[in-house]
Amino acid sequence: MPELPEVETVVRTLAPYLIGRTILSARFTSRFVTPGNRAKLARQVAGRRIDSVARRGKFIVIRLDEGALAVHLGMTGKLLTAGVATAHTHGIFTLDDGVLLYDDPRQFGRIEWGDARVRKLGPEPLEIALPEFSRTLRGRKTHVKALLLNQAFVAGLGNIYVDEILFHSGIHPLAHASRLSAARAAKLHRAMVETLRLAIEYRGSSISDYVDAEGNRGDFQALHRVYGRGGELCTVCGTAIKKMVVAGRGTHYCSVCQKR
DNA sequence: CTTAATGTTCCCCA
DNA sequence: TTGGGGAACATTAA
Repeated sequence: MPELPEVETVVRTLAPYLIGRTILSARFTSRFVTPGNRAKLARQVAGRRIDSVARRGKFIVIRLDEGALAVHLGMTGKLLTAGVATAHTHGIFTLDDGVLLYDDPRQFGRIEWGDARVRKLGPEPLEIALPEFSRTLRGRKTHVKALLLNQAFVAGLGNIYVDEILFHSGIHPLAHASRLSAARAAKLHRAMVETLRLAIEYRGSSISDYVDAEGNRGDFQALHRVYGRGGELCTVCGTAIKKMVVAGRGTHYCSVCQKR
């Protein structure tokens, strides 16, 4: 569910609701979402005031008056400001005014104390400048799809947006990162920035279950050119969109518009 | 019944 | 040391 545009939308809907609130108590019920001592984590957050809510890569960083929480939504995680707990609710925060629920059927998401993992992320794709971006591309031996998915290279891209960005760049997912020309690297950088900005404007992609913190779906899926369109026709050249497995992920591309 | 799904990590091998 | 492939994690929907 959640790549950079979706997490950004969650943060924007969450921040006004959470900032200034105090967490009265919390309860965690999943040994996957909250590995380690869940009762201890609940004690750590109890009584803390929420100072800020921000996105870093695909993480939501909730800074408290003492310490911080890092939330990763995995594939099916949701942070909701309203609703009732279900069998898939694995985190319940009772606030001085309201409640915050963490729902996650597949439990690939994580709620962690501190920002240790956040500090290991690469630069933000909307902030990295072209020279640095090109330099990093040149130093890598892998194909572009795997590199763009690598959170230590740029933080926040996932399977949907990598496929869409590569389509808009005219670059084949298996193209070697180190062999891209300066012009193609610049095109990739521009497509990354433009695609992410537009997707944020459309409040993310709701493919199956993504919703923001208020339960609203995004609209960017209507603008997808390749992701989820295997077998359908390319909107530019009319060729059937192909689907293959790259870097262990379903990868959608146009074999005519995207060159290796 | 089988397959794939918006993610990450770990293990094995080259 | 780097990087690719595959499996694992848990659940649902097609």
